[in-house]
Amino acid sequence: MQIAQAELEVMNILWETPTIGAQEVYEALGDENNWNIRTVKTLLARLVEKGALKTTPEGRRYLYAPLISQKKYQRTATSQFIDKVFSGRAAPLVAHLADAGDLTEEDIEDLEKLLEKLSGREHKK
Amino acid sequence: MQIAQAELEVMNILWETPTIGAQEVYEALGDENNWNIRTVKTLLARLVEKGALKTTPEGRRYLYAPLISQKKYQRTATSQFIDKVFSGRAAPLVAHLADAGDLTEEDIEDLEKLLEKLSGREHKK
DNA sequence: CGCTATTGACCACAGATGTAGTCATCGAAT
DNA sequence: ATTCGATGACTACATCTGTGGTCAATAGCG
Repeated sequence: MQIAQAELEVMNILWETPTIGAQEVYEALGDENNWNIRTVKTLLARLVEKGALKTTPEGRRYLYAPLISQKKYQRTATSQFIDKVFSGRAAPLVAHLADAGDLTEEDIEDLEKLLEKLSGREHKK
Repeated sequence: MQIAQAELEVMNILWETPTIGAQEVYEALGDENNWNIRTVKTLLARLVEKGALKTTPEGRRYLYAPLISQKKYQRTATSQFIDKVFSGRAAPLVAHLADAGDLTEEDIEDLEKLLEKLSGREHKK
């Protein structure tokens, strides 16, 4: 069950602020894509169809909320991405990040902390 | 100019072994997808159309070779992926990799070296 | 109470994608 | 020469995606 590009942007809104109506999602999307409200509704409908969102009736409308967690999605999306683009090897990806200058100073600090933790504990297997 | 999923698998073959014919690509793909040779040819044709591959006539057939480098592709693909899935922040991605156990000890060492280098030089803006 | 704005349900439609089929041709094997 | 198999050119077709329109019901405004 793939989540398309445009659908993902909707999911991102709902992961951040679950259980809101179509109108709120529309507003939260802002000018970024400048979608018509109907486009947003179509995306919401498709996501419900795909089982990525659930609806709760509230008065005359629906409230939408994710059925799959962002973490879980990120996990599988990352796995697939690495498989397809980096032949399953994670390290080159990271090297790439550095090369591309995609790491901000903040990222680097975060990574340093992360590595401390990683080095600190026994590496599994 | 997006490269679709299936097309990417073809590109991967050609990045590894450039300048081969459709038949060789077909064989290199192996049983993975179990595509018909015509499917492979269609993908090759689309990639040529998209400007991702070029052809050189060789006798009665074409040899195919990448026009864009794997590195360059990985770079843009990674950027886009991080933007879409991790809201543009690279660090959480790495944290994710670590969490998922996708990083080997060797990867972690590489990362440490990498970070040393990064901390050592001035971070660009 | 009638009009308007909103909402979900359903429909539309072009372009991308996955997955091949048809056809004419040409070069090799008989 | 005849046949056969591989090749590129073109065609097909169901889905998925991006993007939005139509319509009927309805809730709230005036």
